[in-house]
Amino acid sequence: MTLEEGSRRERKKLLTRQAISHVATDLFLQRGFDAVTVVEVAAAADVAVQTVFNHFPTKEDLFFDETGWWTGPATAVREAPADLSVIEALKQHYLAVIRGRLEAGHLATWRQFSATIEASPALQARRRRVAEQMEELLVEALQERDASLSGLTARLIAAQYAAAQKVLEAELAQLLPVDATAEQLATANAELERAVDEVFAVLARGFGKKY
Amino acid sequence: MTLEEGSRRERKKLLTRQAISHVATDLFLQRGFDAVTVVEVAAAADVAVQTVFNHFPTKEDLFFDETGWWTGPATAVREAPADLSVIEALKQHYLAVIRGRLEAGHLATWRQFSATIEASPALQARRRRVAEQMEELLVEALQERDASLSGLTARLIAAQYAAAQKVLEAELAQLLPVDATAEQLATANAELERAVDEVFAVLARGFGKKY
DNA sequence: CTCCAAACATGTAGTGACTACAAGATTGGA
DNA sequence: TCCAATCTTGTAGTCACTACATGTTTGGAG
Repeated sequence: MTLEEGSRRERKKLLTRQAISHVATDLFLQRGFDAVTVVEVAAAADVAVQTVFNHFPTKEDLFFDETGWWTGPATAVREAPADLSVIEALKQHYLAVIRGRLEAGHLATWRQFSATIEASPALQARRRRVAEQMEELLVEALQERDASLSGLTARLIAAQYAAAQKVLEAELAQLLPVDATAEQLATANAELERAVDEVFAVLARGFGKKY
Repeated sequence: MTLEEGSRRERKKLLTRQAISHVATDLFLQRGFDAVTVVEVAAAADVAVQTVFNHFPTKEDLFFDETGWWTGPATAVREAPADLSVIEALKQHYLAVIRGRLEAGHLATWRQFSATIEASPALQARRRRVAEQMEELLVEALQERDASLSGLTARLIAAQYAAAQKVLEAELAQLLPVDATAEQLATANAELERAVDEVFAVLARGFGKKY
């Protein structure tokens, strides 16, 4: 739903919801998730505390309110052409995601979000949960695409992709220091694509006898 | 530390700690983690609420108080003979763990613990965190065993093992219904070992061009 | 044996997320 | 115009957890 649709009541509701979310995100990024109380958020948004909980079941939901990125891999699999392997489709999807993230405007924002999560145990816990949901959605998509897939194999592919994503996120964070220059960014970009190749190659061909 | 070691003070401290943990575990298994309050635990153990928190930083720690199984994979890698591949060592370790779990006495207990976790969001969150710690320990062990291993590869192996373990746990839970007979247990055992073979084969050789 | 300081247990008072619930205020539609 | 659904609000409470002050036990020094 956007701000143009719906009845006046619905529009107003969406408006206060967005106001709360916006104000909350600002506060969290500025002062850290754990240092901001829900009472403060409510006061800053000029609503009652109850109103906050009417729109967001938990404090964490105030932070993870953006578009559901966790549906990405599942839809990528669903929309992939039939002749493309699932692993390859997932790889392409992941590459697209990080390329979007590395665009000039998005990088700083993403770093800020990332740092805020890293500083808060509660947000880290929530991120783990979201990753698990992403995995479950991926399992469904995989079985929908190929009904002959055993539950075990589907879950294994999904878990492997989740593992790959996690490792690559760590690599990404390491490759991109907070004060990265444009030139560092270029090399980081190249190195990251190499890392993506390496990781997805392991998914396709395994570790072999080496390890 | 055991009950025979240490000064009287240390023995007493350990005693109350164990009393609290024992009472708490009983209550959690009976009535579910979320339905039991810390106040109740303290009352049942006949100590002050503060005393509970003196011994256990969080309520979840009352449940996850057993011997740290999460160090298993790391020590398995550390103690594996040099000529055994890491993947194979981890596979053997996992097999040993589930064989121990399938032994007559342990199975029912494990199922009870498992069901209690499944029924509590808080415990599930904690399990995810513990799995992450296990992964981190495994990364260290891997790099200790082979200093030439890149951080990326080490993290990838650890994440892949964690993924395998997770998938196999799900399979195990599915293969062993609550009211499993002895005969079902035998077939489940066989099927499970097949699943373990399959999953670790993927780690070694990948998904190939099939997926 | 005495006595002190450290370690452990306890009680009180509070914070912060979250729920239940009852009672306004607004709005869509009959 | 007016009712009922919806949204918002305020109050009171629960529960995990912390800070802190006080009481109690214990190991060890003299």
